[in-house]
Amino acid sequence: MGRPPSKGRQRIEIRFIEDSNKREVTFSKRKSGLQKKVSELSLLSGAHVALVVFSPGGRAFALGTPSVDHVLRRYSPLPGDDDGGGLLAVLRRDDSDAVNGVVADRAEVEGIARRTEETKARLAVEKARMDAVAEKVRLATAGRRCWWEADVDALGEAELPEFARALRRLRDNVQRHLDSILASA
Amino acid sequence: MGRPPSKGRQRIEIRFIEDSNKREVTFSKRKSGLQKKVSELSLLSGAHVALVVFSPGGRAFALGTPSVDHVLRRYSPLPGDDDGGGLLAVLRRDDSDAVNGVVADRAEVEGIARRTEETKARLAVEKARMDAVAEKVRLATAGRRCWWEADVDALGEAELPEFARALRRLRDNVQRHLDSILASA
DNA sequence: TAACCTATCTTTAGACC
DNA sequence: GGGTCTAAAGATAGGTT
Repeated sequence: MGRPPSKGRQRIEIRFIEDSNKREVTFSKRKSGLQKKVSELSLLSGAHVALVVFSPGGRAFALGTPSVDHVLRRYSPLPGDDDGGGLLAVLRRDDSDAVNGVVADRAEVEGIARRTEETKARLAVEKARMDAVAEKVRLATAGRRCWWEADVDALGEAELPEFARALRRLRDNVQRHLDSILASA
Repeated sequence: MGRPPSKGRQRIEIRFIEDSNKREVTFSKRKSGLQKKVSELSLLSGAHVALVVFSPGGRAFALGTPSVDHVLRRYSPLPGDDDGGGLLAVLRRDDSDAVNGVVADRAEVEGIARRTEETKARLAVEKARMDAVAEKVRLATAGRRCWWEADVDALGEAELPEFARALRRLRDNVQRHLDSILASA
């Protein structure tokens, strides 16, 4: 008869689910949802889509239109490709990977910045920080034909805000230039 | 002042959208949603996921955790690699089933096939265009330490919109990455 | 073009089988 | 593992700017 009323869908944080049971259930539900969305996208727009998923348990699932093989064979990154890249790699809790060195660098620089916060040295720190970012970005863009193919995910948490700021500045420059061209036309 | 009230989300049938404008808009929105879902799935469950999408216009988008290449290599071992098990077989069976579901409407599939040649041509044009822009940008950034110091004024009216678009894409990537880092912090 | 808005539709967290 | 139910969270169609 009267089952206690459900509280309905609850909000959860988008982060690794520690409980393996919940994790499995969520994976299963969301994988299904994803597959449905993929087939809907290809039906609605005629787009070719491939989705490959390895479950936490190592099982593989794949889905593609017109076929996974077809799409994957077609896939070879071109300039202008939008590659979000590996989001997870940087998020590992004990990041003992390449990010570590730069994170240390950043902490060091920030320490200096704090101590000299009210002095003129602040400018120098800012510059050092930018230089560190520049080096990181140089690495992320190495071997790529265009800098906008930068492997954003190779950038650590430290560099990203600075990276984003630089992008904003450049975009504003472009905008200004566009405006002046339009004004003179 | 008073904007006529939105009728809110309307129900639509899941089939090919004839109107190319609506199709583009829907593709764009749903692709974004899909990418978000993919990153959420991998964050929540630690699953490895790869998504490859070719837009109706022939542009490629890809997203993967820990990286597209990583997942795709895992999915289809390079020639010479020994699969060693039924992995590929399982994948292909799954793929066929999925395709069968999607292929249900033969008209849509034929429509897709008809557009294939057209799409290839557009891909080539797109690539040529981006290459031209890339060359201009390379010249504009030559001799500078950081690409964000690019001499925007050296870019012509033709390149700037493309340049701006590339910036926006990169910015969105950065934003997405920042979000996932924040979510895990 | 793409970003924003809002009402509505769709997905899904949690609990139970 | 799969399926059910509920209600709240989230995605998004259509429209405006």
